[in-house]
Amino acid sequence: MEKTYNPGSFEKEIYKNWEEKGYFNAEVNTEKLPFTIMMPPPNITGQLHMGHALDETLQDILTRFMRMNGYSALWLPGTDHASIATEVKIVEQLAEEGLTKADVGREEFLRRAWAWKEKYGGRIVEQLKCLGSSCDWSKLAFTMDERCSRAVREVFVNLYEKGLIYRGARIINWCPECKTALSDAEVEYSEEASSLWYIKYPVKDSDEFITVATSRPETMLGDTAVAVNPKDKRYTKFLGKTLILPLVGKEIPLIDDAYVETDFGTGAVKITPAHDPNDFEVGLRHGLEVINVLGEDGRVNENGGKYCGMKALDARKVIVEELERQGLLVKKEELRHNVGHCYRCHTVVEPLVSKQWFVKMKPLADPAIEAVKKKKIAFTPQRFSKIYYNWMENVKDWCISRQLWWGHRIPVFYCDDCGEMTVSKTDITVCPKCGSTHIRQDEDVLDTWFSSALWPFSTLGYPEKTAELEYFYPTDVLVTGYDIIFFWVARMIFSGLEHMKRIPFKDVLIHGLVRDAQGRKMSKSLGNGVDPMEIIAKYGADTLRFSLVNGIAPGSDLRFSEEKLEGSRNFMNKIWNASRFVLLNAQDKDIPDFASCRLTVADKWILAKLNRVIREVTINLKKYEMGIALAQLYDFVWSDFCDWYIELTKPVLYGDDENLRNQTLSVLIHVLEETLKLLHPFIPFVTEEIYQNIPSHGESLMICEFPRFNAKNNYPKQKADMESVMEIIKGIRNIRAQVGAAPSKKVKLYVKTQMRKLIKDTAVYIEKLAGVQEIVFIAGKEDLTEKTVSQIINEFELYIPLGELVDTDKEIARLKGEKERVENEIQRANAKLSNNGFLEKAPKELVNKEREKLNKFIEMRKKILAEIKSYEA
RNA sequence: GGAGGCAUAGCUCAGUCGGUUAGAGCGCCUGCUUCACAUGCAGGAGGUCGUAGGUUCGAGUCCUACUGUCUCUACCA
Repeated sequence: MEKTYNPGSFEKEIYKNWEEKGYFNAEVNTEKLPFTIMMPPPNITGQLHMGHALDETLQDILTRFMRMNGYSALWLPGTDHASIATEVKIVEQLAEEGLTKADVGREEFLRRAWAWKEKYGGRIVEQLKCLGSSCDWSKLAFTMDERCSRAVREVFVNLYEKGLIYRGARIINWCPECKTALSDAEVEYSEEASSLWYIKYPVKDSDEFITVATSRPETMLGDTAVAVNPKDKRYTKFLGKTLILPLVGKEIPLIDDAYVETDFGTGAVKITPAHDPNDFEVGLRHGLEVINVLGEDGRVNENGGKYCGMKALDARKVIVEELERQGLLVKKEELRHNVGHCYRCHTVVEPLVSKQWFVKMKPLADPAIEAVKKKKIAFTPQRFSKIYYNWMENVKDWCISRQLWWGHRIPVFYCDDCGEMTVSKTDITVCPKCGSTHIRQDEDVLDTWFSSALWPFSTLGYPEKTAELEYFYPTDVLVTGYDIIFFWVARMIFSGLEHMKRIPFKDVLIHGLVRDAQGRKMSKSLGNGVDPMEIIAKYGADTLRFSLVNGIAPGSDLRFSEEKLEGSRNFMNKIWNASRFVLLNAQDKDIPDFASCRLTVADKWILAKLNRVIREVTINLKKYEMGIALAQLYDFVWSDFCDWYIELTKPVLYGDDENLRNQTLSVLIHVLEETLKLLHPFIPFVTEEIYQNIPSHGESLMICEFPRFNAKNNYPKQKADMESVMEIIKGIRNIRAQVGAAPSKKVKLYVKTQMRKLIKDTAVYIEKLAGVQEIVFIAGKEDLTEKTVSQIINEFELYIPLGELVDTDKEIARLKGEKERVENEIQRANAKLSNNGFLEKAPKELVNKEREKLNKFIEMRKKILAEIKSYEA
């Protein structure tokens, strides 16, 4: 083994070996229980980013843990066709050649898209492998592969036949850049500076005006009413009157609707049903005409009269100028308001009325809410269920058609001759009604999330009742960030319930966002993103995984920094070197079976600590507390195993009792092996590499059984004894540091105690670890003639002759400090114990503990006081 | 407008069922090239747990209000 941890030299090799051995593949096996995780499919356009790295690492930890626990653990990977995102890429690619979609046509466009997918879609798969992901690549899925496409068609047709999918003209969000409809979830709002224009609308046959306030003057071309609140007295006298729409000259009614707020603007709102979702609703209530004035290219259309062809913003300028000329513009105010943007290209979206396909949500949402309310599905942390309810309870119908080419084409066919519309699972070429062959398939494709919603069962073969679907569905846990609860989690839940009649997963583990060192979101525009692949190249995958997981709490964001990486790397190096220590010492030795070893008090102590950490890690992993589990392992490895146990074994390993030495080596190897198993789900590469260096190792750590807690290994007596000895060692070190004794200076130690056997048994440890030359038992301080420094550790009184290093004044000051501390404790304990409420209501155990503590401190005070007296004498 | 999170050491954060003397990493100070590791070892300093009330024998932990801060959601034109 090399002297320092060097992940570059083994990670690739190890992964290749695991893959070749087929360890990742999960089979239907009735002897075993299934454990299933569906990987949230990354976009084929995407490169691995820190968010993925965290998400995948958490899934890998759970999968490896359950696999080692004997489950048939399936982690099913896949990629998403990412309709809009990919289409944008292909359009860009065409643009570079001076071409447009229209130039090449649908067929060629799709050919290019598939070619693009073949070329780049695998990139992220390779990156996932570098991270160590133990997913079953033999089941790699793609949202547009045959399996998934069949499921999409099945679901579409079923929903249509149940009346849950319909086609209609509704107001939708339109991205003028992507030239497609978007669902509500695909619009992102951000506050922007804008203006509020106050415009006079003349009242017909009078010289009065109603002034309306609007942030979008250009849409006035499509106004079909002005609305006021029915309770607004200012306008009561105008109700029922007709207004003249300026510039257009059209007559429009003044209506009343409770939606209008009296205290914003003028209390009068122009109603443009075609370009505002609220106005659309008002229009429906009042039977208003819907006039589209903005086209899908973001320009004013033929309904806009002379403004036709202008871009919306240009039209706004011209219209405002003209209103001003006509004296109809009252004023312009600054206004900050939220503007919707396309989540893919960030263009401002235009609400407009358009004929689209929708999923009726209410009947699907209700059971999906029930499933979470009845705890069939549990969110971790729980609070995210509130976010889920909030959305589900207010969800509107889902616009699923997109005016794109890359995606699942809507399985609806129109007959050009008789106009018949056929919704079909398979392509049709003949009209079932008139027999015509003039059949056209709907031009549009489905929202990407329509296919992702089916992911937990489409990947397992649905609609066929495959053995895999039967065995692995419902899945166990879905791991994802809170940013896609609406997009994806919610939709999988209602889809699973609707089509499988069963929940898609039992648990949803929500993790936070990976932020930069300053706590900012990593983003392309800020340029503060960190490429996981660069980190892997520099530090190794284990270090990256460790940095992302150590100490995190479910649902909370985490900061990612170079310092953290270095700390993690140092931990890898620590494990590496601890292992090197064990293995170098064990070389060419005749190591006895661990089971046959006679254990020392130090051995039992580390085994007890190991047993404890086994329990903690297991419990925490089952609670999805990966951060706590790993932090506990870190502490165990660094503090217990390295700082203490390895140091404790040194006098034995370098001593001359060969038998004892070999037994100790056996314990060291045992603890190391168990520790590697515990760590393996978190940092698979370095643990496997070390494991392969252990003599008589098994085939692979991946297929080892995860360590099990065993109450027999708690050794409470030896654990407490050893901890006392450790306290003694720390106490001596403390004194040495305080008086400034050189590390090379060996000291004599006088001990007064009832527990001489323990000290005798552990003398080698005290000598080696505290720089003690000789231990002498005394009956009392009066036996001492030398000048000493003392330390009271529980039932041990320690005296160290330090000659000229002893500064009596300093000693007295130190002891007085000790005295004060102990007296504070006595006071605290006394206060508690003289409180009747505490004595009566607190658990007996606690009261007893407090009493013991009090006695201990009183005892200590007595000794300290005696010490002080002896110095002052 | 609605909902939620967070506030603990200089910094970043843990703190599980309300119950030891409130912890870690980094940083800081002191000393160590001790035969696994200076990517290290030993010792140390550093806290009124945001503020004010309340519940309780007991509150960092539960409740209420407030302050600060972040996020989601809605879209009053």
